[in-house]
This record gives sequence, C-alpha cells and structure tokens, in this order.
Amino acid sequence: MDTRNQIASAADRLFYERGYDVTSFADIAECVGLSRGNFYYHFKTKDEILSAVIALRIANTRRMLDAWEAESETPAERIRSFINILIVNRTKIMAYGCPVGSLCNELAKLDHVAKTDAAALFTLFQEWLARQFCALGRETDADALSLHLLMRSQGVSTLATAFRDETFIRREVDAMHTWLEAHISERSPPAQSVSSQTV
Amino acid sequence: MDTRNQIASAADRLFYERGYDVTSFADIAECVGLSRGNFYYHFKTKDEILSAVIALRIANTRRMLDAWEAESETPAERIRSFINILIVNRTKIMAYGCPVGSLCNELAKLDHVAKTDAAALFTLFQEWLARQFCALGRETDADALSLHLLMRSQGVSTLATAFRDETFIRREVDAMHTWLEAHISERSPPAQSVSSQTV
DNA sequence: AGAAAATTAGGACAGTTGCCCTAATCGTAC
DNA sequence: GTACGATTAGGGCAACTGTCCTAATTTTCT
Repeated sequence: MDTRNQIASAADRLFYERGYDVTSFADIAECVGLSRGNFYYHFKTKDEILSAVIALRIANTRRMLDAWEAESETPAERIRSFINILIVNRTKIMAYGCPVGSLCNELAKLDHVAKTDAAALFTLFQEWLARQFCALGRETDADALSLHLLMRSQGVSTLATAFRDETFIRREVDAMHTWLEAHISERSPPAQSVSSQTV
Repeated sequence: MDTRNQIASAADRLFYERGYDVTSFADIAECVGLSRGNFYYHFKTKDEILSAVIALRIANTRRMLDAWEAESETPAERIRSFINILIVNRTKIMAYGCPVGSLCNELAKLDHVAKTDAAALFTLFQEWLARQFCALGRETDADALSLHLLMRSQGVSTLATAFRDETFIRREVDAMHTWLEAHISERSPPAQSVSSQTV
C-alpha cells in the first residue's frame, strides 16, 4: 500500500476513535511512522485529509454493500445484514459510536465545508436500503422505510455509546428484525398515507 | 446572575453549537465579556467548566420535566411533550444535533472522565419516561419502552442533522405518536417477552 | 555509473491552547 | 475615609497547532 493510502486509513481510524478536530497532523504521522514535516508532501491541508478519509469510507461502504448484495439471496436477508452491523460492531460502537453519525455531527458543529460530503455516506446506505424495500414490493414508501431503519440504527448507536449496554443493543436489534418481518408480509400501503401508519 | 453562572451558560451554548474540545477559554471569555486572564479566578480547569455545564444541564432538564409533569394531566400527554421537543427544537437540532447525544459521543471519543456524568442526562429522561409508562400500566416493560423512545429521538436527531430534512422529522414524530397510542391501548405483556414483540 | 525524480527528515513560522501569576481596581463594612 | 476581601485586566508560560521550506536521502531510469 502506498503512503497516501496508509495515511488515509490511519486518519480514518483516528477520526473515528478520537474525532476529526482533536486529531492532529502529528498524531497521524506518528501512527504511520512518518516525520511530521514530511506530511506536507502527501497532504497540503487538513481538509484534504478529511476528503481522502470520506472518499475512503465511501469506497469501503460500497464494497460492503456489494458484498451483502452478493452474499444474500433475498432483499430481506440483505436488510438483515444491515441491521446486524450493530451486533458485529458492538464493541467499537459502545466505545466510539457510529463512524458516520459522529462524523456528520462533528462537521455540522464545525460548519465544515465537507459536512454534505460526509452526509453522502448516509445517502449511500439509504438508497441501498430503499432499493431492497422496492424489491420487496414497497415502492410507495421505500424511502420512508429505509430512513426509518437508518434512524433506528443511529439511535441505538448513540444510546449504546452512552450506556455501554449490550443487552439494550440486542433487544433493539431483535425489535428491528421483527419490525422488518411485519413490513415484509404487509402489503404496500396506498400513496399519501406512508408515514404514521406504516412505519 | 453572577459571573460563574454566566460563564456556565455561555459554555453550555458554545459546547452545544461548536463542541467541547473545540471551544476554548478565550471563546467563552469573549462571549461573556471577560478578559482571558480573569477566567482562572472562576474556573481553574476546563474539566471544571464541563462539570458546571453538565450540572446546569441536569438542573435545566429537571425543570423541564417538572414543567411537563405540571402542565399535563395524563402520562400519555407527558410522553407526547417529550416526543414533541424534536419539533420544538428542530432548527437547532438540524444545525447541531441533540445536545445530550452529541456531548456524550464527544466525551466517549475523548475518553473523558465526565463521560458517565454526561450520560446521566440520558438517565434523567429515561427514568422520567419509565415512570410515565408505569403510570400507564406498563410496569413490566417500562424501561424497555422508555429506552426505545429515547433511542428513536436520538436517531431522528442524528439524521435530521445530516439531511436537514424537516419533513423527515415530522414524519418520524408522527410515527412515534402512533407507536405511543398503540402501546397505551395494549395490555401490558407478560414478563420475559418484553423485547421484540412489544417494542 | 550518473542524472533525474520521488520521497524523506528536520526545523521554522506565527498563532493558539490551557494554565498560572501579579498588580490594579472594585464594592462594601467599619 | 480607610481597610479589606472580591473581582478584575494583562501578560507570561511551555506546549501544541496547521502550514511551509529546505536540504538530504532514496528510488528510478537511462
């Protein structure tokens, strides 16, 4: 792996575990084993590193979604893969929260130019989930359903970080699975009545 | 208002709008109209300011919960007040997220000593909600139901910040109200089967 | 082997950080 | 009016920040 990518993935980890603003050039350099001065050769500004990290995360997310698509036979099974990242990544989530949600929030507070780029990570998940719901015959409310699921996974992440309660995660994951089952068997509702009844 | 409280409430606002770590002594001092040097007289360390902010937030939250308790006749109406903060504070939430959730996440990443103190803010809401659910006859799963509601409000906050979509907030708030209605009329489930079916 | 290019380390830069000290000013009580 | 404690402003501290430059080293190509 070339140095530029090494820096990007080190920054990726540090931004997640410590936060964007609090992570310094020196931290990343030390993590990669580079001298502080040489850093400038690869990245001119901190914003540039952030862009690289977001691009890396987008690529990794795409890869993960593609893998779920390949591994699973049915759309429902794919959505279940999404729900289960809460279990798979529970340790890191309890320590640092969701990488996407926490980055978006920090950039929003900083009013950083890249805040919309970071939000695109959410869109990636959202559109993928919506496609699965469409395949399940929920064309009318696929967007609402996918946003609802995304919302629940974010809420679980935040509370899991605050309380560090693994049984809470498992209980809510179970609830998400049951919710999904209920919405698979159900017929797609008529347009305009998407919201309160169905979600 | 004495200077100490002025400082605490200025820090409260800045910690919410910009983040804890990124806010400096100088920022707070300027906000209150104090000289940077004089600051040390009121607060010796930054941790001390954070403690004061958390204490202030706990007091304010208690006051708000008491007000909801006084204003509303029924427990269901009180829970509806909680759900509706998402609407009432939607502008700030779309800009900065939830004050409690974002602080807890930042302190978790910093591995700050006060991270459990900040999480106590969540507990305040959780116990209050659980008491309302108990009053509704849901003694068996009051904790799970209150955590579920808290989780949803956190998820909505996070996505609202990322997408800045007000209709999303309103749709999910409607869904939370419908969820509440369904769980008021329902009979309390037998113990041990709390999770997936009821939530 | 030698020239050219890529990559490196080290340090300088102005600005900011949390923290701390001191000397001056303020309001109040006697 | 004067003494005294509370509060203030100003500045200094070492450490760190993002950024930038230069000179040395390494790698690559002919």
